[in-house]
Amino acid sequence: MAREIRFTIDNNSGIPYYKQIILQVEMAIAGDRLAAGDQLPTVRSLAVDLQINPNTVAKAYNQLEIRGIVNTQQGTGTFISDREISFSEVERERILSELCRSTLVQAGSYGFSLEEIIAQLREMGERE
Amino acid sequence: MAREIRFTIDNNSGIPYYKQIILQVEMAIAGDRLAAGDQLPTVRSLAVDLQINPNTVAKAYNQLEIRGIVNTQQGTGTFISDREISFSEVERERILSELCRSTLVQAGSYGFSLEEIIAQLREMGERE
Amino acid sequence: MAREIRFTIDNNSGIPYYKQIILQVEMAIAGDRLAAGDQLPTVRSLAVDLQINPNTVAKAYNQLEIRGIVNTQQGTGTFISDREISFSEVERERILSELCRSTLVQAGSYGFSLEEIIAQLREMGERE
Amino acid sequence: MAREIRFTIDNNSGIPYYKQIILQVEMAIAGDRLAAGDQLPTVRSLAVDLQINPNTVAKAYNQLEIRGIVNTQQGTGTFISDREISFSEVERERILSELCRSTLVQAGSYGFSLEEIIAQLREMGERE
DNA sequence: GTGGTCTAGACCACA
DNA sequence: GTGGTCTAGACCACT
Repeated sequence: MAREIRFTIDNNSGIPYYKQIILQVEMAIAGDRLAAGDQLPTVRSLAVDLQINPNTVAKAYNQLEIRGIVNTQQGTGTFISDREISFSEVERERILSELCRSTLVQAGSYGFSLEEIIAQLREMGERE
Repeated sequence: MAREIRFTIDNNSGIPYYKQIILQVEMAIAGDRLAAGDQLPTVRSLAVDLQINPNTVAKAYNQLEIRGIVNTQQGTGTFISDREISFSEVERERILSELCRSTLVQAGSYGFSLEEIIAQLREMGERE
Repeated sequence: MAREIRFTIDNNSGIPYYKQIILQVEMAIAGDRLAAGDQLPTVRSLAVDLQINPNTVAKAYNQLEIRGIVNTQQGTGTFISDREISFSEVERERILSELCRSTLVQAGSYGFSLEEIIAQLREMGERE
Repeated sequence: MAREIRFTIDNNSGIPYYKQIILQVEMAIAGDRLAAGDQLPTVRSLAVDLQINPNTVAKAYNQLEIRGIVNTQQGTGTFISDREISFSEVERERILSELCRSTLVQAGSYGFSLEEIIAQLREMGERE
């Protein structure tokens, strides 16, 4: 059960380090490479690994915790939360709806059609 | 020739306002919804329209001018430059792909399936 | 509409500074001394006021934003969120239930009876 | 004379485990549910019971001993000290008051009314 | 001017 | 050993 993922930092993407870490954890969970109970690397070890400041790692873990994605116990470590990401159906609807709204607004503002978006999503989604 | 595009600002996308404007102009050119000679709204009117700070609009126009994409004529307005600019299909693809990737990652991290997303997009898209 | 609250920091309470700030904002909202749209002091000015590090204030504001309590716009400031703290009824039930559970567990472990708790709550609640 | 109390750990209260144990012992004494000579569970058994690290229990007992509240006899166990300790009614009031204050503030920040809280507490408390 | 990110490093609290 | 808090200060991005 003790899976591990390899983190990487892209210096030039313009995306803040802490957000890159959050994204990688989220993607790992989405892709089943991490699951409830798995331990994340310690703040310090990941910081050394990525050659960044421990505070930056801590910030990422912190935000993951606030979102309920991980569970951190002082003195023990940081773990993927076991709480069935317990969104009520209503909450789930809200999140899905907001996500799609944002996608549509952006797509529209760039001149992409609904079908273009869906085709692209299908292509990317099925490639996994 | 005097085409117009409708600008929109997405508060929650995390993309800075001025970049959203730039992107929308660029994509409109790439999608042939704007062409050389077309006039952009004035800084003031667009600012009022989008309910954002005029400085922000000015910054966007500024950068568009620096990149040679638009042409500001004092006292007359801002126009799409007639200099040949090529927003290649590749660039368009890149943006579409980036948008979809982001949508998928977020969706995945919340446990939404590809089909759920597409269904929701269809529903919202067709309602308009 | 531009109300203001006075922040104070208690050095000896053992409660982290940033949590004290969060609490004060929450209490101010609960007590109607702050409402949607009101601006919080800037990070820097509050830091000077309280004689603490700006990062500490920023951390508090950050967490308030994540919880949806405030709304921060780069370059503009931090404002009380206008989003009707939009918890679905289900979510609301869950929060209330968790809060009461925690209160009861603690009360029980300290030997307080249900009636003692309720009496104390009544006394404190009505004093406001 | 050999009374026993049931310890509980609240994962979400934010109060460190060892402090929760200390508080429960103190409050049991204040509430006359423990008295001089009563034996506490062994470090190991309590740790197993609460599913926490034995070091954490040991730390709690240690601090209780330092404060003169308990008395550890090598090879025999840990007992409530016979030294007169007064957890005055005032102290008890203070803790009750603190607990209620915390509950009220949180409730208020989520928009729950006093009556909602009390109703929920009654419902949950009487179900037990 | 505003907030956001990151660093380097200290000290504390917890298990 | 773990994570949490705070500082002092730099630099960037946005309005």
